[in-house]
Amino acid sequence: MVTIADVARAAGVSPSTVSYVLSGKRSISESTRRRVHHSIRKLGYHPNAGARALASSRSNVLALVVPLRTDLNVPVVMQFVTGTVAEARRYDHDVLLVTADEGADGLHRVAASSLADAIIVMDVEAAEPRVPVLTSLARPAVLIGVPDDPQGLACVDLDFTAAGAECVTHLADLGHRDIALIGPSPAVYERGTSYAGRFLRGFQETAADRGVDAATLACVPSYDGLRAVLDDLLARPRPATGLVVHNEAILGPLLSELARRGRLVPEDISVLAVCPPDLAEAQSVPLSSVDIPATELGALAVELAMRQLDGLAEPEVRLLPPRLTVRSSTGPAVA
Amino acid sequence: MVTIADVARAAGVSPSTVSYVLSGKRSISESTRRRVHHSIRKLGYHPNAGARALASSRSNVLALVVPLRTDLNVPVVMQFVTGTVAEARRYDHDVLLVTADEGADGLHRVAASSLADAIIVMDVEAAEPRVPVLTSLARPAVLIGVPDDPQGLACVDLDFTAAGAECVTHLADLGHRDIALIGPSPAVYERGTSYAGRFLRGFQETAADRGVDAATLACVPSYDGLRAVLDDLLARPRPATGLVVHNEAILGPLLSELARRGRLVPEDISVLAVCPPDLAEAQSVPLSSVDIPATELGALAVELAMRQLDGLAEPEVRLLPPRLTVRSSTGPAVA
DNA sequence: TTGAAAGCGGTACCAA
DNA sequence: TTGGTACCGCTTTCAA
Repeated sequence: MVTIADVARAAGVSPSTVSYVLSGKRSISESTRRRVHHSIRKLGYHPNAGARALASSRSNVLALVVPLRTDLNVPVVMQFVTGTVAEARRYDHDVLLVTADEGADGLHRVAASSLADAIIVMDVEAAEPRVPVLTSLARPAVLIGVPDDPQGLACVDLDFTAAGAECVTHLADLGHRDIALIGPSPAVYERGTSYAGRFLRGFQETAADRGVDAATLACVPSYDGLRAVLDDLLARPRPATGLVVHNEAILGPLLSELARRGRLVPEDISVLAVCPPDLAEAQSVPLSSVDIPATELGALAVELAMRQLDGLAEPEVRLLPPRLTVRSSTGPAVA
Repeated sequence: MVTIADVARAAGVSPSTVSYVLSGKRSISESTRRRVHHSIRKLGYHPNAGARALASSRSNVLALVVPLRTDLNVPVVMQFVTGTVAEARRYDHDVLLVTADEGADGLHRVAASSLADAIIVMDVEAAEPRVPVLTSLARPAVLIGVPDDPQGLACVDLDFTAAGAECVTHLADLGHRDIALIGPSPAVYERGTSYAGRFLRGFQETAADRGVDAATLACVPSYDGLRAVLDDLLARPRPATGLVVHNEAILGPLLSELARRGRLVPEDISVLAVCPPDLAEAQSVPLSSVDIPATELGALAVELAMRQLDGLAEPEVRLLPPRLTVRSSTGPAVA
């Protein structure tokens, strides 16, 4: 293994000089810098991560806690992950994967062993049990999602309340007087998942404001679950003419089931999705949608973590404004 | 921070004794062990990962290289990941996420810096360009997938050749004389993805053996792509009565499109999928399928990596035999 | 069965 | 602008 001493010897300087060339923490003459860099390349030197972590008390690793739940939309989770990894690399950091099933122990482990410098947590609940653990850790933490009481932790998320409102506004503006929200799985609501509740609230409050009749149903992400919801919805005295779907997994089934029942989208019924844009575009009818900017949120989480590590900023709650893209699935309400 | 010296002092022993209690590398009297463990718990001691890695030249971290391609089935990728992480934890290791877009540099980085002890690589191509890099790394590597020339690297995968054969056998045994393979995206074939070609080969060879007429088509994972494939397939003089689908993303659309065209499954046409069981069960018609044991393969990859790290075993190619589960989507061919 | 101490490969302080 | 070196916390050899 090539060490910093090897490089120093080859370049005719001291190890500390090599270290400073690499870190840029003190000024180096141009000629020295060149000689050192040359030796580094020639020898194929890579600083030993463990030694560096030990000496600097910085591992340059971010821990990312990912959920394993099957009722979450996996592609969206993966987008968070890739957004996080890509941005971490831009800051010369790596990402360590911790699964949520390790619970508080996992957080303690990576923090106390100095495996990771900061922790990013996904799938946050309203009454998030990991908040007290994270605050006790003496390491920066960033939540992707907003608990009811963040206790000073940094949070990033889509402004789901505003997103719910925007969905209602869009349909109401198109003249829909009867709308419905097809939400995530009941399990998601039951465990108080942060985004589900906020979206629901924005949806309901705005519906009330606009005087729109709004049904709300959770939906098990399966054909049977969907059929039950549709049976319920369409049998009502004044069935909804506009559907807001906050459940990525049933978008495809919903469209085929509507087709099967002879309902044209958007002529007979409008469908507005909350999902990543690529998913909205891939459906049989390109769906109008409010974007879930998962990649961007992952990157933003890294940014907030880095700021805290650099001591440049206090933790903050950062909500991204929703963006609604009109495609082919929403239109005026039929008279 | 609590160090091993603090624990040693509290327990009235030397640091080396604490270390040996933890590693189990030499025998310790029961009373000493108890005192040490007690102090560890009382002080909340967690060994510093960097120091440990430096002294032992073992980071207890596995690097996992994940693909970012959108033409792969993301849930399956995620199952590999979770299988890997879970098994790694059982060996007291953590998993560092490296994205494939870093290419060979990423591999060098994690290996040369001793960030990771071993590397697991997903999304392997037949002419896998990372094979020479990995062999040059002087660290164990495990491929999830089998390149044409593994050059002595360890590989784990489903036996896709046998899987292709088994699919044909199942349909032929049911009396189908005209079958078709709806495969992955053309892009997957074009880049020579290892599993796609092997499955195709097993499919075609067995069809020839059984004297079955077998069409094979790649399918862009979208509604349009699927419609094009179905148009082609169903317009043929002797349309297939049995479909083998090696493309998770279009299973849902396929079933709804078949329904739209008035074809009953399995009465008019049999559908046999290659996918994880949960996906097969979640369709509108529970699909007969050959399992993709992604979680198991992830775990197996870890196991092979650990064996190599312990010097217990040479790299090997390990292919899991396919398992076909008959559900409701395959039946006898109509006369 | 246990202890003392020499590293592991960097970082950053103190000098020059 | 650069060099010397103590030290980060743990592992492991050598000795007892």
